[in-house]
Amino acid sequence: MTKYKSIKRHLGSCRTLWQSAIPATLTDSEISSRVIDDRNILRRSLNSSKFGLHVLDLIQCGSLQPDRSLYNTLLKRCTQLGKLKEGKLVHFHILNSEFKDDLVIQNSVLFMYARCGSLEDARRLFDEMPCRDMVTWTSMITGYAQNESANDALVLFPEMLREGAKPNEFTLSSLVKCCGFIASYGYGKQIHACCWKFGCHSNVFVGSSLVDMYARCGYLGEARLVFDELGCKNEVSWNALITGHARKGEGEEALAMFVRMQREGYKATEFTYSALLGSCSSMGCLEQGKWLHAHLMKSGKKLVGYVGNTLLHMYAKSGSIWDAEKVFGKLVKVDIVSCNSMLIGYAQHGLGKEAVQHFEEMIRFGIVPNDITFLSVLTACSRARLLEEGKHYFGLMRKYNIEPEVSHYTAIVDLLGRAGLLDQAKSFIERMPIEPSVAIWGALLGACKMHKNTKMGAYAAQRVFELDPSYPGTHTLLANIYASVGRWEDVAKVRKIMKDSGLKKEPACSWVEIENSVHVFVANDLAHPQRDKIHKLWEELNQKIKEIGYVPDTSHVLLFVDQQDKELNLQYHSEKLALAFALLNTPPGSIIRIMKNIRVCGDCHSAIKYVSLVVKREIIVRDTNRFHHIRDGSCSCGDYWLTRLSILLAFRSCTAL
DNA sequence: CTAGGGTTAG
Repeated sequence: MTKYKSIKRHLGSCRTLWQSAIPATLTDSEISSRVIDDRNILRRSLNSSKFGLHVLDLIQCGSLQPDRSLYNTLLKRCTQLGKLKEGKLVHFHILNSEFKDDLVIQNSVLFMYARCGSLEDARRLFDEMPCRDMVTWTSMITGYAQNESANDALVLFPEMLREGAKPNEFTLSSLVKCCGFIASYGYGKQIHACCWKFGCHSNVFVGSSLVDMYARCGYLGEARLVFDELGCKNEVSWNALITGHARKGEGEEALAMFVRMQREGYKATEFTYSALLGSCSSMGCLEQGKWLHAHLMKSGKKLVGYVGNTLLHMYAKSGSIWDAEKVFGKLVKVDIVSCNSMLIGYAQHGLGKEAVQHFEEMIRFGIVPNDITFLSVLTACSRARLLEEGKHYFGLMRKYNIEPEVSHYTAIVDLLGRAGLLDQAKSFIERMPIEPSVAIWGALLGACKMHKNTKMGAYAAQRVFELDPSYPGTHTLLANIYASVGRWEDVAKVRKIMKDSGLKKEPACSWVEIENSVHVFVANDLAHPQRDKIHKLWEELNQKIKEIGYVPDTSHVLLFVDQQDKELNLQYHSEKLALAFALLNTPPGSIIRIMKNIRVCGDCHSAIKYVSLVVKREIIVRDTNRFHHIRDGSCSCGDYWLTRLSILLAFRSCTAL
């Protein structure tokens, strides 16, 4: 409550500041009282006011005959402000003036249309123009590039060359951007060659977009090469490279470049911080994120726009939801993204009440919720078993004219199912106006598992199985199931399907951040330097947790092995290795944070709960679904989760495989 | 008259 009040107050003072900062502009009457063709005054007025509508009025009523330069200024203003309607009006006037065949004016009109998002108008004009120069072509290409129509821009380029127009650095940087957008390394290299041919390769704009293009195509090495050869660099060039590394999950390289950037005298911008913080959130690097936060504050930057939101997201995604709240309170401007990030954070931490409160406050604050907002709040409600609230918000979607998508329906099935209303959940699925998805049946199955309803569970499991022909994990597991009952022909069939469709199973891994470096583990990791210590620790822990009640759950292992081997297999799941490593390398009493790229395994979850009792530590596990805050032997998730494995196990147990 | 880099769920 209070945080919103303080923001409102803050915004209030900003507004008055902003108003007083506007230079005095001419009013309509002031303009009329002056000599009408004092065009300098008009132009100044045009540039300093929000939009020179009064100037437009004067043209409309015929009391002003603009010259070429005033038309251009008007068009430029329309372009800058994205005023399509006004721009069209100006175009209309131009068509009735002596400048209708003026190439420069036509180019400005074309670009105005393109920049205002009306590519049809731009293209119509482009096609009708009797003669086109390089700027015409460039404006059209740029227009396509900025409106995400990369292919349209790229096909225009050969036509341009055929007509004998020579591209310049403006044309080429736009084209390079297009190649990056569609991540086409092939086209990218060809355009790169053109940059050399037309002597634009050393231009900063072209160079920066080349760096970005290669990075987007996944060729960081070539991006680096172009970057190093770039004689004239600026912040954007650095950011393109840093963002490239960050996007690819190469946080360490990104950070190294960040350090180098500053050593070489370039100032980090909001873009730089956003990219780095973004990579911290996906990796869950809280310590590095905090360091960047401090760095950001020291640089004197305000938490505006993207940076603020990425910082907030970093804390939420790294498991520090209360720090995220603090950042939220310090944002200069709260928008839908900040609110959604908070809601998603609450949902992932199972904080239903906080999510509901946050939702209500954002509505009061006047922020219009979108589909993500509703999905987040519904998820939060279902996880916290806030049945009535969840139903209420689902109904509220209609009022905001948001058509529920399959994900929203899934959340409701989950909500009803967790509350034990299995029949309601089932009939809800049957009454749904859209086709139920795998996730929907999965949610019902999860609920059946939770409330031990085997009959409906079998039904749901079959639906899941029918609808999920393409998921890589399904095939691997299915092959395992067939193998375990000796149906080798079926195994071969599944393997063939996998091979034909090029499906690959992503290896499961876990990681921890210790003293600014990330340590990654895969199951049965044999290569780690501390391997022996880790295994020894687990031997001890296993003994201790078994004494206080831990029973290894071997049902999750689908291999042809005897009981002892199964236990051995479980023991070295990646999250367990990461935990042992963290226990060995962190000070006593500190919170341990483990990240995992798939959902945490049921046996490991149980083992970690017992370990939290033995070692008296708080352990936070972030998997792809949510945060597990494990302390004193219990977990914030309330032991509810559903893995693909358990779906298939349910399926196997209820069919005669 | 024309150009390059960024956040949000499952």
